Amino acid sequence: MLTRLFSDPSLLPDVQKYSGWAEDSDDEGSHVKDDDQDTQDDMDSSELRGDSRTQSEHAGEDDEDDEVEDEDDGGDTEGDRPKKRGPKKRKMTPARIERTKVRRTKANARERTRMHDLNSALDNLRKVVPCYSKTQKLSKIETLRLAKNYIWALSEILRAGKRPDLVNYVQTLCKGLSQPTTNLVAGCLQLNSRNFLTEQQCPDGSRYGNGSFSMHSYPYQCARLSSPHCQPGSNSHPLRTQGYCSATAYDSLYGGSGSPEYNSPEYEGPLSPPLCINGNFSLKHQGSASPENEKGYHYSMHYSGLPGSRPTGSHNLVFGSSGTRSGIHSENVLPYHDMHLHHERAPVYDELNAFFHN
DNA sequence: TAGGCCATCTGGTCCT
DNA sequence: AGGACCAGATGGCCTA
Repeated sequence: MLTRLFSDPSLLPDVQKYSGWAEDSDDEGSHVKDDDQDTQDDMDSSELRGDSRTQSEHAGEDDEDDEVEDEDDGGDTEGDRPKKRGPKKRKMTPARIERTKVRRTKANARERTRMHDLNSALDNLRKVVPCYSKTQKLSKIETLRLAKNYIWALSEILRAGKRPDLVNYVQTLCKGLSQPTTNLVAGCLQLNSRNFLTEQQCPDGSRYGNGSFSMHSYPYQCARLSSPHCQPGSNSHPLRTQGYCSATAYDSLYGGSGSPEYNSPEYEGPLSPPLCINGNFSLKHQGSASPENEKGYHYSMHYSGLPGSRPTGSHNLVFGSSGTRSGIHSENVLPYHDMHLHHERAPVYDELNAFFHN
């Protein structure tokens, strides 16, 4: 048995980790659900009927695999000892043990795959929420919280239809996040968390912040600019011309000064679109040297009024590359893409578009 | 070292 | 019957 399991490389780590598993399973494998279920059904029905047949009689009706453990038969003959209730263990024949292990092994593999899929979906989510960092990954729970906050923040921007206040924006993003994540978000925005933490912790839970923040004093900076491709003055870079380096667009829009604080060594590589509230959503991708990937990750709402972000021939709210998602995992792209298509003609987008052209 | 986070195993439940 | 989903348990790794 173990020989068989060890021969499977994909199972090796688990087998090594749970070296005592085989023995345990042999002893307790009879608790496996479907094996017990049959016996449970038998016993439940007989007990409800007040069936006085002995367990050996039950066992005698079953096939070879349904034999009941001998130890369970002693209940009637051991004087005052209460009769054992509940499902009876079936004798674990070698064939049954083997089937149980195979079934469990397959279930474990499926579960691993399922969790890996879930994790990769979470990874994709990390790339589209604020403060994506390869070196400092958000935990799962923080990723979900931040994603929720981000959706809320964007909804508020759409609802208000006016220029978002950065402090409120960051506070909304950080609501309910841990201190380290809050610091991370603030760091991504080059904003000292002390500037808003006290307001964020206001117990009334309503809107935080006093709106005193000025984009001029704290120029919004997309941490993506830490990428050498996005350094100030690198407007010639194709990513910039296609609207990837959207912090500059934001600066232009909101009067950011484009200070030299662009360098943010702690966040390597391009960061996530949320920092780019000008609407340029460009999925972060690692090692995507291929042009196909560059095209594929370029779903953006291009606001042509933004200097340096106007893609050639683009028009308002046109989704990049005709919404192509080539080279992208369909897992996340589809809903993302569909969402954009779904809203493509929505009035709110016209409104937002007009807003960004003011 | 405690606590947080994570991967994995496991058994139960529900659904097809 | 088998797969998907879920939650609990467990142990490893990392960091303050």
